[in-house]
Amino acid sequence: MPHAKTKPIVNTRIQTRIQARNKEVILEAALDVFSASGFRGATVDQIAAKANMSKPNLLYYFRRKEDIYVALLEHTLTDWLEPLRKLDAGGDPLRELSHYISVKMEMSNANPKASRLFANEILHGAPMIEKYLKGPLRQLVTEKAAVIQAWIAAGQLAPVDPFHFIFAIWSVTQHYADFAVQVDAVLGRREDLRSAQKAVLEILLRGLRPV
Amino acid sequence: MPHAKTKPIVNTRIQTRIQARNKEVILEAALDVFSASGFRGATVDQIAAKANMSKPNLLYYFRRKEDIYVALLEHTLTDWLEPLRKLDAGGDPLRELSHYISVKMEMSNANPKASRLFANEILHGAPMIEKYLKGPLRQLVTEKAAVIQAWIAAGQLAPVDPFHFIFAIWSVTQHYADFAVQVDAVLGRREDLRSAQKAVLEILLRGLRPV
DNA sequence: ATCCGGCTTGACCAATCGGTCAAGAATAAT
DNA sequence: ATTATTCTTGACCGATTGGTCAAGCCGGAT
Repeated sequence: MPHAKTKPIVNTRIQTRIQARNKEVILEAALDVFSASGFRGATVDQIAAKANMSKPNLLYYFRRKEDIYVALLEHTLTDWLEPLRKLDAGGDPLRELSHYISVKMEMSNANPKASRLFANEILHGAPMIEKYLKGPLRQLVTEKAAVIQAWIAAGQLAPVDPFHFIFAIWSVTQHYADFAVQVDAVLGRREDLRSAQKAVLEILLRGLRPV
Repeated sequence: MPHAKTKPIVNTRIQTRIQARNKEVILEAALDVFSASGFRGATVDQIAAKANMSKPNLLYYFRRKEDIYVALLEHTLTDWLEPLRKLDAGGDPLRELSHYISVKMEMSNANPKASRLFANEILHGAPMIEKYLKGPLRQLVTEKAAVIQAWIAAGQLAPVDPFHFIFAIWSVTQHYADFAVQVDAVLGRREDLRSAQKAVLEILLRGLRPV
């Protein structure tokens, strides 16, 4: 008996160059398809086609459709929160928040597909990443909410609920990626990053100057 | 030849009581299923089961899955914008906006499924309601943006881009329905309407008082 | 050059899905 | 009561889907 199964990819060896490259190609194609159609709406064939690959070949790298989806979410999630991590308690409050909001706007604008992928997952109850939300995400937000609260206590910022303020930042910034179709339809043109960024900064920050 | 087809529901007669009732039941069940799984994720069998009905019977009232979905969207869309229509140019700006935001928060809270249904449709490019967005929606928003702009011109409101301000209201209020899982996960508890409402009003309106 | 592991794929399968059909059950009109 | 119309459903169908399998390919180490 030469070998029992034809799926040795689970081996403990280091990734081949081909593996690294193909996994990358697959994830890129999958982001396209998943963000456009959601998890159930996307088909493995579509992803394989977009990756210039046969379906069995794709399933050689990711055993199940779900594996691609989860890998994509995790891959995205980590660096998605990086800007929030950088919120510096020692910096100037309005400058720090302004910077965070700007960066978030730029990220949503640069990678709307990832934003939509994430939004879709949450919208459907976040079955795949519930643990992440209740763990690392909650941890980080709680920490940064404390930073904002400290700024308020020090009189450097007008009093706002820090948690809800963070939610407001997330919702408004992601809105331009997730609801782009609606924004463009209402405005009658493609929205440009600059003016949206300026407007959002004004709306969210104008009320925060301490009395 | 007794009869050619068994689908006479297209007739021009007035709706039967049974038709009215069953269509209602179907739409209610469909809202559950579509909002939870999206259009492609939902199956006709699921909807039929939740409506206590056989699949062929359901398809007797709505010929195609898509018909239920569209009916649901249209039915929801119209009264969804009612609060914005009521924004009164003659009223006190801050009171009017405050009222609008409060009502939107309450609607999202009372009917999160409809909110998610809509969000999902937009997220996937709004294939079914593109016309509506570019037509009636754009019309209404343009009109109300002019109202806000007039308030600003009269010095009753601090200068803000009215379109982006409306987007901000939509995104923040809907966030509590569409991203409820994330909100709850981060807060570590079910969010209550009252405190969210209060926080949102402060965040969105504090900066609007005229100088 | 050969050999061995990783790489690739055509053909296939069982399950699920949207939708059809024909025939019977319930209801309303006369 | 009879008839015509509406309502309901079990059985079924073709298409699509996620995933499998066995066999061949290819490249790099020796």
